[in-house]
Amino acid sequence: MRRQFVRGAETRLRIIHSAADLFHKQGARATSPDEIIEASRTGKGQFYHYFKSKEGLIHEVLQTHLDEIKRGASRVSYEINSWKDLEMWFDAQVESQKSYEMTRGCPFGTLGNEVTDNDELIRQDLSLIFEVVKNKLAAFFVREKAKGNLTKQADAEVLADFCIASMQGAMLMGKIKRSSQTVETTVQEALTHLRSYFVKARR
Amino acid sequence: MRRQFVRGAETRLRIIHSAADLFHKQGARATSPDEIIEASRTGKGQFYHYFKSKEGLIHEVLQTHLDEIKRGASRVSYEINSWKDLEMWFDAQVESQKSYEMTRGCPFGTLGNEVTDNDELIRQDLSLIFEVVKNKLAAFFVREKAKGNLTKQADAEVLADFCIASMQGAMLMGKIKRSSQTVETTVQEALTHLRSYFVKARR
Amino acid sequence: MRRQFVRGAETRLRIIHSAADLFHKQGARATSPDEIIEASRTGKGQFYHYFKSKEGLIHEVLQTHLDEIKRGASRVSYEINSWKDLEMWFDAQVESQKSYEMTRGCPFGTLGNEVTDNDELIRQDLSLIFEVVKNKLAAFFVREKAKGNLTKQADAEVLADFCIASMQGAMLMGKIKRSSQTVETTVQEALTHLRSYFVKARR
Amino acid sequence: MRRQFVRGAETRLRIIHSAADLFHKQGARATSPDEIIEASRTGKGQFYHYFKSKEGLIHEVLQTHLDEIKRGASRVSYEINSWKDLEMWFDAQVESQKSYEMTRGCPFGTLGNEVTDNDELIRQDLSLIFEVVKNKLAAFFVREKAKGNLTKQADAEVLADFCIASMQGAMLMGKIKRSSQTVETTVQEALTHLRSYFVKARR
DNA sequence: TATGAATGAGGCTTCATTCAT
DNA sequence: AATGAATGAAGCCTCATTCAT
Repeated sequence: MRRQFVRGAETRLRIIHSAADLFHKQGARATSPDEIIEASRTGKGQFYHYFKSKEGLIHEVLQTHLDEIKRGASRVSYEINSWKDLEMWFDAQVESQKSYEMTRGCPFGTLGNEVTDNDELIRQDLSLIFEVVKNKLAAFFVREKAKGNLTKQADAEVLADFCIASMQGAMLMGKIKRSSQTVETTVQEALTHLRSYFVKARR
Repeated sequence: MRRQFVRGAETRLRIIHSAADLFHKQGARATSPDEIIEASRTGKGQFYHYFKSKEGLIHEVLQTHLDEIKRGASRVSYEINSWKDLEMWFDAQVESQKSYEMTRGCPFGTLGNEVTDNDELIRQDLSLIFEVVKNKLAAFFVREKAKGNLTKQADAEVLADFCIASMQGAMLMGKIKRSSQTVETTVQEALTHLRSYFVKARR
Repeated sequence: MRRQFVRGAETRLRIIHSAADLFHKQGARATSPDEIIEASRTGKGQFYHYFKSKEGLIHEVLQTHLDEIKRGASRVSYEINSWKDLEMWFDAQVESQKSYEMTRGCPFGTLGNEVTDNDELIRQDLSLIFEVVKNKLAAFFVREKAKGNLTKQADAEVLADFCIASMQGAMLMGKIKRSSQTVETTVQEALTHLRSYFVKARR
Repeated sequence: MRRQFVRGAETRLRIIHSAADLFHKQGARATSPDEIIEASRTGKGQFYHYFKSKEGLIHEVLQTHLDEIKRGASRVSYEINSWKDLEMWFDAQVESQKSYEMTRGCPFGTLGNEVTDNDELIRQDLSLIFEVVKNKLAAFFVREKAKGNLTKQADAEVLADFCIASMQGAMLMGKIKRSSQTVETTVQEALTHLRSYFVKARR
């Protein structure tokens, strides 16, 4: 790792991380380049040196998130190999939200909510992220089914989508209410539902 | 001679309805007073004559929504008196979303996702709306339980929150994916879960 | 003339006149909205209230010029009814340039020289202005020819274009050299050439 | 071992040529160092290594042009030794303009048009270029006069200036109209005028 | 009630230049 | 010789709001 490489890369990452945090906190629309520049302690020029536009930065923030998910480097672990892991997947998100005192929702949901017809690129980035997450969840259900642990009615993809949607809705409600209660009960209901596909008899 | 009053009221309503539509379409942050003024065919002065600020307008738009919900005048019916009604509650929201070709989410979720620390008033408005909706849904579950149609484990408020959260999450995912598929399967899973509290034997 | 009408129109005209002067002095590219705003003693908002963009303002400045030419209200008179008038047409332009101490060229030529592929609208505006001027000059030559004052070889449109082009070239060279000498000798040559089509014998 | 020198010189020339082309196409004001850097496939550092500023580059571009004119290495030949050569001088410029589909004017006129009080250095460069061209044209007229081929009234310098000005005006009008017609007729008129000083009888 | 003129802060982006490696 | 990171001023434009008629 050469010094030269680091010099630029550091600034770029600082911008990405500051932006990711601000986007999570208040959405991309409410976050101005100036605010990101200040938070990342850079100059205006650097912003546009590393990113071709604010939209380009959002894109790269999402790429970074996606990369972390794929590499298993994100705060929430998306590698689900047991029911315990699945519970932890839900739980980690609730805990993350709580750590922000329920003032934030899911970083992806927050950005996804803002997309309009003019943000097609961003929409696709988000769609891809959710696709990857869904696949990770679905893979677990597929494996469980193969093991005979799930009933015939259980559709792995449908269940994966249900996990994501209920988590998204729960976090959104948590943010609006500034309370973790609904989030927690909703997650419990979701888990209860998922367990209903579980074949106890076979054990 | 109410003419004068009526004319004014009309302008005010035109602004509210135009604003409601634009907020639903693109969020409040992305909607400028100018855009609302143009859509409602008014002048700038009228905007600030009827509403003290953009935030004030958002507030009144939400009051109008709340009023419609309470009066049972909204597109989605919140009066749930049967399992059929509950299914229709879910379905009406899916259909509404489809009518916009999956480019919009829930009008309340959309606004709720945007709130930050500076929008406390709006957050409370939304919180109230969801509280009212929750109460309407919970009332149904309470009644069903009283009738002995729900198992002991069923908690009316928890189930009501679950309905709202899963619907919110489903619509958000539908908007991001521009597809109704996930929305529909998630709604089905939610309904399946709710039905699991139903005591068939007692019938 | 109502007060209300005047209130806005005055500002709008002040902006147009300030802009016209700055464009003439340094070109449109080198003139920022801020500079125009300051020169016209207005606020930023007014600029974009009256004009949809800087390009839109350039367009309106040119429309104003065109209007003045058509109405015969411009500094240079384009109504040519005699050789004397034609001489005055050349002369007025030279004098105008001298009044700026040879630091400016023709306002239209200055803008025309700046146009690129992205300024098609402006290019067409300028093209139209020169077309109108050409028609006024050509009309004179046509009439002279009808009177038998011009030789058969004289083509009214060609001569009109020659007048404009030589005047444009002269003013551009005058601006570059900061000297009126070339302008004056070139105008003399042009006039000499034009007179060569004059049929003295017929008089 | 000139290799190193040559490599550097190459970069420098690449920058000059890219800049010359962009200045011709869109003027110097509309051309940013970044654009030149990209077109010449160099880095930012090289730009300011070889040229102290953008203005310095414009200066060197003009020096290069001047040098080419002096060395007879430019696209348009400025060595006029016969009426045929003079016709070709006009014609070469028309053809050059046509080769750009009438989207460009004269490279010197384009830059000259942009000069303001802050560009005194550039103005002088251009003034010098036109002086050199004028001298080359005037030298021809002087020789013709010495040969007795021109009438007494013919003033070599005046005629040279007339050539330049009419050519400049013609090219400017050609660019504005995106048509070669006016350019061609104007050049014809100019030549007709010049020939009128020619003493046929003496031949 | 209604219109739209006026204001200035701020949003996104480009520019010209300098600096460090 | 070469690269590109860093800087901050400025350019064009939109925003939310207030004021005058």
